[in-house]
Order: sequence, then structure tokens, then C-alpha cells
Amino acid sequence: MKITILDVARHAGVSKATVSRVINHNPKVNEQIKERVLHSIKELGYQPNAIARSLANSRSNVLGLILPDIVNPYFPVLARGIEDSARQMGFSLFISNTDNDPENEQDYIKKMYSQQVGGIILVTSTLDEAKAEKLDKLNIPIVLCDRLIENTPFDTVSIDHYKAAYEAVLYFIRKGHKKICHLAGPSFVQSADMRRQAYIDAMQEFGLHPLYRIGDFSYQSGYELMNSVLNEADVSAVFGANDLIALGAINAIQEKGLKVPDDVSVIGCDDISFAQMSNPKLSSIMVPAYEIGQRAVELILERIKGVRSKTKNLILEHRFIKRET
Amino acid sequence: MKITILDVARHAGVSKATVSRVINHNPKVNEQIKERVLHSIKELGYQPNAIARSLANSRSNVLGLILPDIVNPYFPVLARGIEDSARQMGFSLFISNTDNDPENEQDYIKKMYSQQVGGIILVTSTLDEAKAEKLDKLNIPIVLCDRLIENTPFDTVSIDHYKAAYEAVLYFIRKGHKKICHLAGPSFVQSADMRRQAYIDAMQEFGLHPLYRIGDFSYQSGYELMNSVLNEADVSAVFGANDLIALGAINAIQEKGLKVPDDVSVIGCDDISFAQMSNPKLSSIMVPAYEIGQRAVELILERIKGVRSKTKNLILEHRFIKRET
DNA sequence: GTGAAAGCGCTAACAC
DNA sequence: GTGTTAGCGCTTTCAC
Repeated sequence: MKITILDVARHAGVSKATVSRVINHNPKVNEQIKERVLHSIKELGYQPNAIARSLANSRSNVLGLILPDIVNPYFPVLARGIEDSARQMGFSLFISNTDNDPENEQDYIKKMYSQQVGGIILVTSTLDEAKAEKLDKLNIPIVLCDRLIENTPFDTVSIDHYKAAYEAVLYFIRKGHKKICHLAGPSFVQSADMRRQAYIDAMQEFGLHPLYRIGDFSYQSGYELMNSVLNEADVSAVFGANDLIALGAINAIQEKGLKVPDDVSVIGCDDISFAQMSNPKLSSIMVPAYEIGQRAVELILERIKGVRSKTKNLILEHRFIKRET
Repeated sequence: MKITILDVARHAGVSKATVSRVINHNPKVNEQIKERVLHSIKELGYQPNAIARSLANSRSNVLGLILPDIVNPYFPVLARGIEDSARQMGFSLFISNTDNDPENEQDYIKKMYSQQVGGIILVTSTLDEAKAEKLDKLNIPIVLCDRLIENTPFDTVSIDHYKAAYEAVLYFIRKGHKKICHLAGPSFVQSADMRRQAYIDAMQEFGLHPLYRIGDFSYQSGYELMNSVLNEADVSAVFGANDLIALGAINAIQEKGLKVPDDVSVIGCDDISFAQMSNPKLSSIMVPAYEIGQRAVELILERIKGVRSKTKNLILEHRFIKRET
């Protein structure tokens, strides 16, 4: 029923090999014959079977993306950057959500491996050196996005989380704030951890007392942590580990009858699209998610093509965006 | 280098066929032997090659998801519903964004076809009867989500967009609103079109004058359309075709110095997570995106397994959620 | 129950 | 330049 390369070959009066050469743009095919083959392909509506090609090549034109949760508004942008680039390079994309569960992560990696994906883009928080070593043995290109793991042989694309957070806190300090609190993300997430560390360092450097809570990157946790903080202390500025937390915090602040930014200033992180839609509009640290995705694909492709073997660690620029909070 | 079924067979002292039977849970394998094979699989760390299996079976354990844009906050939830269900059933998921471009859509369908996906879940706005017919000939299970196309043989999962919109307008009317406007989505999107039609019908039924603008489902377009409306008319209520539009509209309303909901009431649609994070909190029509995704996978699997051949059109329940706007 | 062998659709030597 | 052929790793008759 389905049209195969053999059908095309017969139709064009050539061998499968020739058709294969045409498909793969092998230059040494007679122009005449090439035309004939192309014609047959059109006429028959032939569509090469990607699965068969993958098997024959032992590698596929597919990339895998493994991230915590596509519902978190930071990730769709990353995913689009990846998908757009991947597509441009002729790759399809697998996607899967780990919910930060190491088991899911391992599971997905295995699955993708068995699908012979050309490479995997991983946003992980649960990978440790031991697992990384095993992963490396799979001998499949891996790029870590956004959250880096020390001492791994993998390429990475990220921003300087420490610096970004430090700058945010510094901004507050320069504005004269003394009572600055930080609502952090999970400590097992490297980026959250670095932001928290930067916050602590900055505070201490200026002789200020760090005050932070650890949450889970959600709006709800931002809301709850902020309430907890407000019940115990007087605060004039809060730095949220991401925008959702910051937005939740604002909600809590306002519910207490305080004004943002008059009574309490807020800065988030990621600059998700809702930062500019919120009311008041959220000040945030812009993380170039889309570009991170693009660069990740670039790195993977360099590996696939074998044009580079040295590990590359890309750090992209963030940018503090002052809005209303 | 890689461990194949043959390695396992040799290690266990059996044939490839037997190993294959074990992998596929074929019951007629001697328990003893089965144990032996299982042991070898563990010991060698064997991972069946999904590509080879797909080729041999001429079908893969992969589903395809084609949607307009994962960055639109409605879709990640749908995607999660699909991914979670797919995973549970042992399927992986391809994902791709069309930006509502028919060419992209066709392109992706072809790609997925050539990847021998087991089925495709499609959120389309550009499919017409002619294309649908061609698609149907591919002989691959397709489920249309959210946006339906008349007279297609495909399974569908959606809500009753017309009814949902009608209820929203009715709600306004019962509250005594007369000057109700509608900020619609693109007319080539079936769901947007139905919502707009429902708006018009409801207004006319109550002797009110319809006033609407057509946009593109974005925050920006909601903002601009609302400005355009406010410049021309006096309005006390606005129904946005989705939450982004509604949020943009609120921004425009407030910029004009009007209060929401005191001067102008607003209802959105989709109930994206930000509806409850916005300030004021957005009233919206809840669309069960996650469940739509789950059901779509169910329908696909029924087709794959061949347990059903009759077209099924699922209509899930929406729910009006009154919040602050 | 188990194995041998053909074949899924394609690619890549290797000959000619 | 082009065709022949041997796989890629697995499933699935078909004998035994």
C-alpha cells in the first residue's frame, strides 16, 4: 500500500541505490536520471520512511527535549526556541516532562536513547556526577540548559544566575533598601541555589541580614512564603527566584493592605510574558529563554556533525528590566 | 558497541525469536527460559531499539502533537494532558508549532507520517474538507482538538464553544448590561468564530446591538482592540475570546482611567493559570484543556488498537468562573 | 515452546 | 555514475 523506495526505483527504471542517492542529494547522479527520479517521486507521492533511514544510519533526525514542566511559563519559550531551530535543521522534536523526578528523567532518557535520538536537550535538577557519567557512556550528545551540573562533560547553555541575582539585590541596596528578603526556588535546583547564594552574599557584603524562604517556583509558594515573611518581619523589598513567585508575593503583599511598589518593591526573574501583563507590571530579570533554546540546538548539531569535541559552556546575557514593581 | 537482541540471545543461550517473545510479553515462553532471558537483559543492560521495532511492526510507539504555538498559555496544559496520558500508555510524543500556517501544518503532518507515528493530535485552524480528505487517506489515526472541522471523518474533542460564549454574554445581559462588546479571535479559527457567532446571536436575541472587533488571541491585540472600541463607544462589559485578549483589554480600560469591574466588566475564556493571578482576578470560562488532552489520547489509542471504527465527537463541559472582573 | 529465516525500507560499501 | 548486495535490529510466519 505504502510507496517505498523500490516503487520509485521501478517507476523511474533505476535501482534503489540511485533513488537513495537522489534523496540524499548525493552529487554524483546524472542530471537526467535525477530529474527522472524526482519526477517519479512527485508522481507517486513518495515520502521516505524516516524510521527505515534511521535504522540504516543508526541515527535519527530527531532531538529530545526533557524539561521539568511545560506548564511553567518559562519553558514554552525555551521549547519554541528549540523547536524552531531544530525544525530549521530538519530535526523533529520529542518532548517530555519530568516534574523534577529523577526517575522520570532516567526513564525518558532511556526511551529517547532507544529511539536513537540524535541528541538530548536536558533541563535537569536531579542529575549528579554519578548519573552524568553513566549518561555520558550512552555516547549521545547532550546539552544541559539553564541548570548546570558541576564537573560534567556535557555542553551547557545558561545565564550567569549568580550574577543576575546579585545585580537584582544590588539594585535594591542602591535604592536604599535595607530589609530585602528573597523567596527562593527549590535548593536542589542549581539555578535557584545560585540565586539564593548570590542574595546571601550580596546582603552580607553590605552588612545586611539575609532573610529568605525556600519554595517551589510556583505562584502559590510565592504567595505563602510572602505571607510567612510578612508575619514575622518588616520588609521593603523582595527578590523572587522567578516571576511566578514574585507574582504570588505581590498578591500576598497587597492582601495585607500594603502597596507595591510604594511599601514593598518586587523583582522577579525570567521575564515571562506575564511579567508585562501583570498589574502592576513586574520588574524582572530577563532570561533569554528562546535564544538559550536556539543555542542548545546549535551545540547539539556541532556534536552530531562531529565538528567539535571540546566541551562548550555558553553563558548568555541576562538583563534587568525595570517596570512598575 | 550497542547491545542488540542477538547479544541477549547468545548470552541466554536462546534464539533472537525467544528474546523477542519475552520482550513482547508473549505468554508462550517457558518460565525458566523467560527468567534466563530476563536475567541476561538485566545483566547486559539491554535496551530494545525502538526504531528497529517500529520498522518491523510498521508502526511506532510515538504520537504526534501539532498545535499553533506552545507559548500561548492555553496549550501547555493541553500538551501536558496529552504527554501524561501518552506516557502512561507507553507512547512518546513529538511536538511542533504551526503558528497557524497551513504550510507548516502540512509539512509537520508529512514529517510525522514519515516517522510512522501511531497517531496525530491536531489543533488546526487551517484544515478544510479537501485537505482533510487527503489526510484521511494517510490512514493514520487523527484526533482534532479544540477546533473542529465540519464534515471530517476524524475524531474530535472539544467544548461547546458556542454555548460557552452564549452563556457568558447571557450572564452580562442578566446583570443588566446593555453595552457589551466582544473582542474576537481570528475568524479562520473555528472556536473563535463560534464564540463570535454566539455573541452576535445572544445580543440580537435580546435586542441589543452587537459590537465586536477581530484580533489574534494575543494580549497585544486585546489591548489594541479595546482601545479602538473605547474610542468609539461607551461600553460596560467586554467578553474576550480568550484570556489573553481579556487581560489586554483590562489594561487598556484601566489606562483610560476606568475601573474594572466598576465601570467595565470583563470575562475571558480558557481560564489559563494567569486568570487567577491577574489583578483584578479575571473571570473566565474554564476550558478543561488537560482533560481534552487526555481524552484525545484515549481516542487515538482506541483507533490504534482498532477497538472502534466509528467517528467519535467528544464535547467536554466548560464552566463559567466568576472572579473579580 | 523454540529456532531458522525472511523481511520491514533504507543506506553504504563494493563492483562494474 | 549506477547497480548489487549486505546489513541496521527487530518481529513474525513457519517448521519442528
